[in-house]
Amino acid sequence: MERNTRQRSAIRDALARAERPLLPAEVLAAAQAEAPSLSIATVYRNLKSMVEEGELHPVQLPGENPRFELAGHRHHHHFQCTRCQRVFDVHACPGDLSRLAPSGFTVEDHELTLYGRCRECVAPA
Amino acid sequence: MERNTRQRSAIRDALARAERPLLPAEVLAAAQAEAPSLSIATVYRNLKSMVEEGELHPVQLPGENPRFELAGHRHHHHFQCTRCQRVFDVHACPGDLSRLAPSGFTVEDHELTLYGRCRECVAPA
DNA sequence: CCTATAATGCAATTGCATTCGCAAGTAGAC
DNA sequence: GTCTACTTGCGAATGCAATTGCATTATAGG
Repeated sequence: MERNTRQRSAIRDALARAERPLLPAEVLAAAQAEAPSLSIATVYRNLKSMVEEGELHPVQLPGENPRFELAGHRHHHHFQCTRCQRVFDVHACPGDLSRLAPSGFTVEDHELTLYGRCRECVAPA
Repeated sequence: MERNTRQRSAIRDALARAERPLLPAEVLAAAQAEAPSLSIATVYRNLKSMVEEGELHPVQLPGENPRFELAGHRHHHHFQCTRCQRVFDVHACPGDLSRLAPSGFTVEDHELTLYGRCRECVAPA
């Protein structure tokens, strides 16, 4: 995985345009606008190598399959809309949470997911 | 699923003893102390019905299979040890996080997972 | 422009958690 | 104690995301 193929660019562009973490199936759909013959196997192959190369970050939410977003964001969290299920970035962070852990435990990191209505789903059509 | 079988009690007791969310396989191992012939299919069947009856709550952590804990705890979060992978309850909560969401989004709920070393893994043998 | 070889598309396959079919076992009402 | 519907144990079967084999296509160095 090192050649710059039309498919690979389409995948990268799709993720850049979305500005939110996408599921492999969403990547496929979005990237087919640019590379119509794109197949899901190629999506998986490229997502995998792009993660290995540090170009993408996997995003794991509770009970959800992995989504992917372009690397380069610093520490942040995610918001999942309870209506459309889409996931958005949240660039804020509650900060140090060590104090929440039981005594004797050391905290190294944390993951936070907010749930609610996204801008488009607050007032459903 | 309404009879009080030895297997069902063993599962309930195992979860009560653990005092932390368990994977189906962990439930199986722990409950076999009380019901040696217990099978994984029965564990799944009972976990499912106990969740439906509100006796258990499923616990979903990012990238993990569902774990289960006895219901009755109020709002709380979880801590996963990065060494032993076990999950523990965190009875604290950072509180209202609506302010973290992008403007136009409404927050209804949140999930927080802390990662680090549990008491037993802070100073590995 | 040519060529070697990485990448793709497709369909088949894998891996694995979870569920199901069915014969045998058992809780609990009478 | 008897009876019967609910449960269990077992192995087979599912469901589904992700991966793979292979023939074909296409990138990029020369």
